Amino acid sequence: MFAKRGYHAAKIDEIVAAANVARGTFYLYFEDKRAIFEEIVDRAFARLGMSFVRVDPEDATRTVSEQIQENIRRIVSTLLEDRATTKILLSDAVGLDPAFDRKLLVFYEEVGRLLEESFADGQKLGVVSEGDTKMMTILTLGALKEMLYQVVMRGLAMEEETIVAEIFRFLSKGCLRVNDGPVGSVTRSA
Amino acid sequence: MFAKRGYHAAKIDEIVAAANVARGTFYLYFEDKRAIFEEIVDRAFARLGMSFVRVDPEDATRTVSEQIQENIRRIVSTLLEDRATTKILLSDAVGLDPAFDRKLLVFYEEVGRLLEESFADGQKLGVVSEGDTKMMTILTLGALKEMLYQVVMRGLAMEEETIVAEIFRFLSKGCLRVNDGPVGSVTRSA
DNA sequence: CGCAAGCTAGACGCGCGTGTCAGTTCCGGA
DNA sequence: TCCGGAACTGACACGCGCGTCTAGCTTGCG
Repeated sequence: MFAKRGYHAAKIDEIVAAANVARGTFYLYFEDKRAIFEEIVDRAFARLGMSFVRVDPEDATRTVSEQIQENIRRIVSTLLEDRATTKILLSDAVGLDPAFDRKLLVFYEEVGRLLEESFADGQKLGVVSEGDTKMMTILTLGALKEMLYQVVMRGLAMEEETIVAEIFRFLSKGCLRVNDGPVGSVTRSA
Repeated sequence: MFAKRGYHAAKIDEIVAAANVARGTFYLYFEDKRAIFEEIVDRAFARLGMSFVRVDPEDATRTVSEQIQENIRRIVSTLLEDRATTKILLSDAVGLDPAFDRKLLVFYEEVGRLLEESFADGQKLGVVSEGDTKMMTILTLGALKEMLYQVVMRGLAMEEETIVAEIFRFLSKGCLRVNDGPVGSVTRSA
């Protein structure tokens, strides 16, 4: 119901009706409306948190590239598995109330930190381009988020594998081919 | 108030207090709460719509690259000019109600179509890489959106010019340097 | 057969925030 | 100075949805 109607529009009556349960029963299991919502989000975070696997450049069995794609695949897969919950994460949970926002923030920063460290490691190994890793993190997460948003919220039909491939391509090569790189920060190593 | 507290949390009493106006006066100028919100969003869209300028490859005075950066700069600048309104666009307006969502959708698709056409044009000119332009559009908008989200919603301190530069860099080169391009669609032209 | 635990149905009070409206103030022209 | 309309005010009624509660039903088990 939260996914379908949004947090505020989802009435308790609708929730219990959908669950085939009486109003009173609901309150035996959840403190209040907020509580059930919070539980949904907490569980989603827990599941999502397990999708990340740190890239190991020493791993002989799979290249860094493969490991990165593996990660993207796992994340995309987890989020597309339960689309209703993903909808909730992507839109209902945002801006609900300050306490909740902090919860989202904390998770987001956790993910951000992990990704940023990975980028920094990658730079040392030469598998990540020069530049502000914080920025890369933001832009990468944004691209990923929007992709999932379009698929989940707007029903963009797209093979999971295609999504993974295109995201990887975008991260690898960008999309523009205008190589008069003026941006101020010219290619540092030449 | 909408930016500060969110649509639902912003009470009419708070709005009129902030405007130094009585409750009744408010209702002389706006049908209801929704109406004032809609007006804010409509105006923002109108302003934002004017920031886009189609890239002209024939233009002798500025390169395609410059024109693209010019566009990014204009958009970023417009959105950072009035941060409160940008907050509203980025978070409050989403998922409010079906009718409103359609409005956002329409604008988003407008922008998306424009960008996608530009990418397609760019591919013919060789200034945009091969690949699904729809996907590029989504990923690009997502990256841009997230960047602005971080700056506006979370107060990420960052020079406007730096933001523009980093976004352009990201679009141009991506961030990964793992050139064993396996993604399935191997580099088509070799 | 009876008891306990879990559930149902739904009535109800309560708080809250919206939108209204009768009344007041302001102001410009005669 | 006075009048009339326009602008504004703020107390109030109303609706709505949450969370509670009671009386009664079902099920499982000794």
